[in-house]
Amino acid sequence: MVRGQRTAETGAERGTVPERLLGAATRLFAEKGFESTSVQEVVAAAGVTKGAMYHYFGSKDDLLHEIYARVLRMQTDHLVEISSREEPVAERVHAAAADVIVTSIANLDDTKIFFRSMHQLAPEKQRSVRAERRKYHELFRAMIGQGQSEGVFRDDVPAELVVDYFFGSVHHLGTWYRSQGALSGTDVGRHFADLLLAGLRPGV
Amino acid sequence: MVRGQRTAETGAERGTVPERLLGAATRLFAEKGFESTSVQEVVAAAGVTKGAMYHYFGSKDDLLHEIYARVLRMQTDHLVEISSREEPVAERVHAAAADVIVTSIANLDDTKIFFRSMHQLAPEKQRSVRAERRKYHELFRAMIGQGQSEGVFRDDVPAELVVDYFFGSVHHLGTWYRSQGALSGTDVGRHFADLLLAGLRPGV
Amino acid sequence: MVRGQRTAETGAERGTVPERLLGAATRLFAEKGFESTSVQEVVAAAGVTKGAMYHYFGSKDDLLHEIYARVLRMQTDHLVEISSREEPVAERVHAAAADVIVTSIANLDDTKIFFRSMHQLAPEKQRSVRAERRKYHELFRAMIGQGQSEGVFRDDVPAELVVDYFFGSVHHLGTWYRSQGALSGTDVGRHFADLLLAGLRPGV
Amino acid sequence: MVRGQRTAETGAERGTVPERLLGAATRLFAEKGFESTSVQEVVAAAGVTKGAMYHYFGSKDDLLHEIYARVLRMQTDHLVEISSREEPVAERVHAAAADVIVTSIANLDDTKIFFRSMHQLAPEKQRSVRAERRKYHELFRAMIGQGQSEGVFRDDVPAELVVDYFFGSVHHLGTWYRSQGALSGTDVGRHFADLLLAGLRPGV
DNA sequence: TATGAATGAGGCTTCATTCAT
DNA sequence: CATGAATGAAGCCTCATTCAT
Repeated sequence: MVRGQRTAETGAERGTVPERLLGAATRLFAEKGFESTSVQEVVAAAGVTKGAMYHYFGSKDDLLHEIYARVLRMQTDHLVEISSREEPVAERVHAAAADVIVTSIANLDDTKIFFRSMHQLAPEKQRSVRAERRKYHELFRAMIGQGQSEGVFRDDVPAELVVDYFFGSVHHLGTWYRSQGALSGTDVGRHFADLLLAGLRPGV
Repeated sequence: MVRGQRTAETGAERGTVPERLLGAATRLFAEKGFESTSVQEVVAAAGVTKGAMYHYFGSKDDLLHEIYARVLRMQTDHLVEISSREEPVAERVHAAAADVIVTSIANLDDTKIFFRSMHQLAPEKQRSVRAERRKYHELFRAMIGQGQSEGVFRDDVPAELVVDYFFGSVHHLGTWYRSQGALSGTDVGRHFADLLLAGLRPGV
Repeated sequence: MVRGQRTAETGAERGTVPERLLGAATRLFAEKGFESTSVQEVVAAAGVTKGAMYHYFGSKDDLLHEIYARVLRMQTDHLVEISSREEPVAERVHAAAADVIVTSIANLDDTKIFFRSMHQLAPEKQRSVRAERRKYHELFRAMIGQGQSEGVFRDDVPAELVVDYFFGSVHHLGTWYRSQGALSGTDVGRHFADLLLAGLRPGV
Repeated sequence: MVRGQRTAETGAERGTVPERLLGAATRLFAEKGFESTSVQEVVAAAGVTKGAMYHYFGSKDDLLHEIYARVLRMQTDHLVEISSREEPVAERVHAAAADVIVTSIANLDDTKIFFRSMHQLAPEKQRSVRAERRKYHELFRAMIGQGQSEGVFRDDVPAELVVDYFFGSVHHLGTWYRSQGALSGTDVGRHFADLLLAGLRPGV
């Protein structure tokens, strides 16, 4: 009955209980979808009991929310740093676009879950995630807008729409990207950022 | 207890039973997700009994599969027609890109369901949908490839990746597009096709 | 797997499914209390599956509510009949008081449940039961009031309070009455009605 | 992390830990019922941790038992004092009847719990409470019996039954009495004692 | 064709209690 | 004395599907 927090009885026993739970949940939600993964499966994969899970997370929903918060935090931090660099706006947009692709691929499970299961969140948690996401979106849009004001980017397409256009490719990564494929995350990031920037060059 | 198939007892009673079921299912799956919608809710919304549903569809899964088949059929038909036009490849790609956006917006519920719930389909049905989808994808990729061979498009980005890049924006439409917004489906289609084509112009 | 609705595989298999469920629930709720009786125990005692129970009753709460409705209906019917008789008010009050005791003893399980578990009902159902109960209460109070107006009953005690006073003994029956005891329901009814009526005689 | 037993960090922090626990439990059990109140809620309301509760009380059941013991002790003390007064038996019965009403109203939460949740107690504790209750009951019955022997009370109703009759009104108080109402505990006590005594006057 | 009662497995969550610290 | 993480059993309920009529 001894169950230390760091023993390695099964392969899953690494880190603290909440960490193990989040890890297992991320893997399973990405693999089978949130609704098709039972709490039982999550706790089994984490090598923990159901009671322990409900000690740390209020609900299955909470687990999902926590996964979202983690990704959002990281990506927003990156964007804040990039957008405040002392560089021409085109370079910052290119860096930001490449970064969101690279980090999304590095955390592909989170990305899959993010776009596939957000609508399953309880309304109030959904609102909080959306608000956080909007902040990210807004920072990106502002850079596009600046480029348009400076005449570096074409301005016949609303900046808002450019963001929706580009974030589709982020959204989509989970559908097609395979880590065993020929392209690394950095490759994809560079190509996609190139396609975006080229698309934004002022017209013929 | 007599209940004709075409009477109009409730607002939901339009069309044949299978049509009503597909309509109700589409609306509900888009609104609440496939897993969170019960068969009971679907048949109630369609003004039909459970027995009737199982008479026409083998399972809940079948309903989802049928919805997919419907969209895929339509979009593939469009693409076949466009790609076989006697026009410069750049124009055909532009038309195809705009068309997939326009039809996806016109059938936004189907689009939401398509990208959000495909992983819930039974494996064998999932394979059949993917195969069909690959055909569409392939047709599109071939046009890009042709443009690259002709020197009309840049060729430093794999054609395959261009398709993955662009189809992200289709995927994403269900997340942000609102029919009450300022932009019509045609507007968005044109803008997105423009951004794609500009992105494909051979390098500086 | 054959399970007819009227076969007698176990002792519990008599009557329709809802009847069997209500019967089992009444017995168990009275014996162990509502909160301490599991749905599993109820369906097992009724010889039915959980699914069947939820086909007929929306929740465990509903089962309780249905039991209440049954008793209330019966007792209100009785009171309506008695209070409309062409008899002196004192006789009608005596008859009503004796009747509520007799019927409460005849349905002692319902009586126990009624007073012990009503507060466990969902608020809205609780309101509906209380409203129904108030009607009964009101009819009784009106008879007391009439007796006071006619000078047949003392009027130094509010009629309302007399009802609260007397219904305590009904409430209490489930706590002490045992059917194996010396007194029949009719005996108790007569004695209690006598005590009430004597208590109401105009003062010394 | 230092948390003194008598500091006033929250409103709930009054008295010793066991007192606070009993106070919180009484309030909550009366409000929501014993089974519907979790130990977690009790300790939270008392501003104490679970470990602390299990330090002072062996179980949740113990808490309930302690509440019972408290009321019983007080009411028995009162009755012993009253029944041993040097007064005519009718006056003593009147005083005892009024007193049990007054003290039950003064401790309405305990009264509610007493009659509503006793059946949830573990069997052996239930027996101990019942035995104590029987003593009270017996003292009261003896006074009635004495009055009947002396010819002061009617004797066509068993003394035992008179007690069951009257204690119903005590039982019932928790159901209808509201402290904001027009009647004080003393008012109700007087009225109920009057009704009882009048009911006991020797027959016409 | 269509009904709707019934199944039975499984889902999420709660909770009293224990125990190492 | 006191903590609070963890247990494990049990609770209520949902649901896709079947089948006798």
